[in-house]
Amino acid sequence: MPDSPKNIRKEHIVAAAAHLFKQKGYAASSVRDIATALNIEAASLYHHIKNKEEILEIICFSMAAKFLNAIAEVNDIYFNAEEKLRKAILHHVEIITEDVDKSAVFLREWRSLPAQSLEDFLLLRNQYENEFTRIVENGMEEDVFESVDKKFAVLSILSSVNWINEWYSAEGNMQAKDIAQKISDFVLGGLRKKWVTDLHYKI
Amino acid sequence: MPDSPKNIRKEHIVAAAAHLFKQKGYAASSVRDIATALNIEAASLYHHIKNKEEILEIICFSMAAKFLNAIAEVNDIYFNAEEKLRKAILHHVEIITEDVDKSAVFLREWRSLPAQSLEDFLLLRNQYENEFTRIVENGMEEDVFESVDKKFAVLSILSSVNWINEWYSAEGNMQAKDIAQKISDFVLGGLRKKWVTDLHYKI
DNA sequence: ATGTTTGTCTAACGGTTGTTAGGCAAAAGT
DNA sequence: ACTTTTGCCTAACAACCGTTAGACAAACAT
Repeated sequence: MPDSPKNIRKEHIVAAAAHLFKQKGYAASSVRDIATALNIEAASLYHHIKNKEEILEIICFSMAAKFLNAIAEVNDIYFNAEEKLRKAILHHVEIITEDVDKSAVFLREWRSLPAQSLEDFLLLRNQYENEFTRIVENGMEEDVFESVDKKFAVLSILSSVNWINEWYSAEGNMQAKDIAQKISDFVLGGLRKKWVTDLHYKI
Repeated sequence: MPDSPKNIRKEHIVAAAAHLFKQKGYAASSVRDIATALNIEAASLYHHIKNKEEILEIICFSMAAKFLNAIAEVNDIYFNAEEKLRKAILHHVEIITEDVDKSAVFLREWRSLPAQSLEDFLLLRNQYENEFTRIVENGMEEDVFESVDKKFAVLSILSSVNWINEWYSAEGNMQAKDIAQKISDFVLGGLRKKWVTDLHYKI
């Protein structure tokens, strides 16, 4: 069912739309633009989708699910706070680099969601942010992170990883793993207590 | 001349437009929306502005000028790299909190600029980023910053300070100074070499 | 007092928007 | 072989878009 030819076609439509939405924004991309990208007429799209808003909803909520699944997994499997944070950052970077178009829509275009969807979406987004905050809290309890302002730390981390979407290109020779490590090093350099650092260096 | 009644009216129009552009985005905000916010008819706007695009250009380029002036001043006055970075972050935060509407447009809606303006805009944006990079380089030369990947450090810093625009509200009790300090502390904790930190703590 | 500038108005334009109705050929199901 | 479903098409819709033309009253300058 999820891979039926009908759904494959729909996925093509969503992908083409995401590509346009990233370039010109949701509001500036017309239904005719999307159709043209697929070499069909605008009216033909309505055999597959309910309306333009549905496309935006599919993109935003499928991406939200990816991010939430990834961080739930991290919290289930790993125990050490630093390890958790590094894995969470890695998964986040992987999701973004895997599909920069949909990621861009998830990050920027959710504002155009209809009122009800917008509300649901923001709840999910908050949930994800809270999972990150919990990891930072863990680290402070374990006494391996500085007790900095949690909110600022989490917002700084998330803004840094999200910014990747602005400059990352699949043609470049940087892989998600490399990017995640550089960001983690930078971020953890700021979070990790000095004596922990010293231990690492001296042992 | 710059404060003539004509320009004051134009500034009101630009401010009302910025407020709408932040909420709904440039493309989704109609000229009629802007006029309604000012209690006039759409056609009346054209006595003050050339077209809709001109409003976007005014906002984007006036904000770019503010940012560039601020960092030029920092590079002129201060010498110590850490001091420079702290002041640059402070000014950046001040400019954003001073006018969240125009800042949001500067940060998000520049994509809708007409081709020629877009080109000019991106040059200015790169120039600003380069000034930040120079400060980080200075810090490395002075040996007070870790020799991390410059590009990542600067992008992380800028994305963190820009993200303020997403959650800052003038009604909250946080001032630009407080925000800038927390971000600087977090960022510098990651940049500053450990022995410098130790000196600070031990003297 | 007279002429000019300023800021708004109404009305209208050509073009684009998202969406629907209905038809038609190819493919799939029986 | 016949029926149904699928995926597209053309044509059209009402609404809205940015923008222009031209009128008119108030404010200002002389």
